[in-house]
Amino acid sequence: MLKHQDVDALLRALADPTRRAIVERLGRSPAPAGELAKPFDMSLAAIMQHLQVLEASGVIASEKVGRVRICRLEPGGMDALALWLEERRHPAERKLDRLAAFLTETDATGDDGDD
Amino acid sequence: MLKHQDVDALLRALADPTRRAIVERLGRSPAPAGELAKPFDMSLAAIMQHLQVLEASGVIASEKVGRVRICRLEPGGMDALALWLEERRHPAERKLDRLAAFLTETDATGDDGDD
DNA sequence: TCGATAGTCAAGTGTGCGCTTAAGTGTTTT
DNA sequence: AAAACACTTAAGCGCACACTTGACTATCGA
Repeated sequence: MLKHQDVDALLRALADPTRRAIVERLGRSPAPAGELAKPFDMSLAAIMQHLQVLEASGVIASEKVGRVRICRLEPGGMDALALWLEERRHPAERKLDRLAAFLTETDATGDDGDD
Repeated sequence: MLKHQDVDALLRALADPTRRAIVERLGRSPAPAGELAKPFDMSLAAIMQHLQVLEASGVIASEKVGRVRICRLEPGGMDALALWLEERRHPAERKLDRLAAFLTETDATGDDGDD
């Protein structure tokens, strides 16, 4: 099940341009942390912190091989966000759902479905 | 055309839980700022600032009617984000796209289409 | 074994942002 | 006209977060 907690973590993780750049790099192939750091004018420690945020949100996964940490995109890691987005992008369809429910349950109480 | 500048603004706008709640409320129907503020334990001024961020990112639009500011979801306002997301969720397909382009245009220049 | 490499950990700094209060503007009501 | 209403604007506060430095650990190559 997809919680809005996941969506919050995903949105926060992807709201940073450095982290998005890392995601785009990993979209081409897995890579060690050190190589991910190279394009940025930033310490390795800073990049490691970004990788932690991305991993905690489920966007990437990492695995230590010798002294190297290999990072890769986690398949389906952004699904929760994609689902949330699609639901909010087509709010009108939910109205139709409610209309259909109303038409088939005209004996129900006057509850309009609002929170 | 959809810029990553738009994506940045969208992600930053939606990364806040209060702003996401506003978006969900507007998904049901347009509403004046004052009504949007009611569910929150927060000053009206704070909500207005959130509305500004959402409007600047293109997620919502607003219009002043008398002394009331009516806010509504901007149709397609999240398209740039949805497009960005879908592209990053299926990075493998871009490889196939490039392979297809290579197979059908072997006489073209070496442009790989990145960025 | 020794040095270099790749990453890890902890503590500290600066800044952006979410929020507040308070005063001001324009609009509707009485 | 006066008062109530719905914002609007501006200034300021505090904390989360991006980033740094420096010390430390573990692995690899010579």
